[in-house]
Amino acid sequence: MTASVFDSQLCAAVYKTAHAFTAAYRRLLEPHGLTYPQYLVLLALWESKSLTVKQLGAKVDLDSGTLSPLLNRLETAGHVMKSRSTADARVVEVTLTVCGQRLHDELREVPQQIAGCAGVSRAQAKTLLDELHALTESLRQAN
Amino acid sequence: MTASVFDSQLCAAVYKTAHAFTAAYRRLLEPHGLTYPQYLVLLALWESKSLTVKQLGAKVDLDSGTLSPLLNRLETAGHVMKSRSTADARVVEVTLTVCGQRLHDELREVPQQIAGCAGVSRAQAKTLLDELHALTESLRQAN
DNA sequence: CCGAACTAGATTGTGCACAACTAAGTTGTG
DNA sequence: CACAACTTAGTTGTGCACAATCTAGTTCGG
Repeated sequence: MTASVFDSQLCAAVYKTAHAFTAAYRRLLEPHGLTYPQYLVLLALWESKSLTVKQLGAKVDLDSGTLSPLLNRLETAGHVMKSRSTADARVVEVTLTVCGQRLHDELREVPQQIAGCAGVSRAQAKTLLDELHALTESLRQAN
Repeated sequence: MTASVFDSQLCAAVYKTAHAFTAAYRRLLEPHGLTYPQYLVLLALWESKSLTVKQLGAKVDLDSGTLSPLLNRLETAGHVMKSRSTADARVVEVTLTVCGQRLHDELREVPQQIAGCAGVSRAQAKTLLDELHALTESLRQAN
């Protein structure tokens, strides 16, 4: 295995795993009209009920260029509402609608279903998580 | 750690690592006007000189909907040429131009630089690769 | 030989990723 | 207070991902 092949395989492998994951999610989420990034945003809101756009971006690691249109789609779909903060008019609060809260129940099974598809034990997942976190940190610091 | 958090963290971790990787590549490739998927296509061509669109798609795991416009951009940039096969007029052969071959030399350092950014040993990389391959396979078969 | 089934590639439409920029609002300092 | 610096969201433009569809070309059965 040459150095050239080694690294490109690692990046490509991460790349393909990410696609395989989102494909698995897609199969479960599409019937509800959701994409994986939209699901991530809803996950964050199911925990907190209401978050600013900036807080959401920090949680799901997306910038406003991605988040703004995504939130518009969630709003059009009736899952969230946006409102300007009265305390600071720059801030936009994102809140779940009743419809968006109901999705929490409808999608309650998703995590277990994905875990089943992934077919890894809790311990394996933990190991993998640690390795991926370390790798991500190295890559970010080098940049 | 609840089941809900566990799985979404694994997917999100893979997701973020993939982004961190492409960001690292971007820094190296952008000065040459290339994106990471374009670099992958060139990697395949540097190995084989000439490939059909279908063969390329199989190698880099992209469908024609992604590959067609990507190849058009590589062609506009002068890195590749496309030509209809005479044997089978449905088939399009993609070939490196002299300019595209020259890029191979200009980007010779990239793999080592990325490996440096990633900061993982050969052995760690091997372990991670195996785990990711297994995970990807599980996810694909479940779909 | 003719037409159905199949194949290769391109196209269309939706959504995400991200850099660069803009607009509006807030804050801190002279 | 005035104004520069900063912050929050949104917008624009380019490129990738992918499902669905289309076109042109090939192959195979009758």
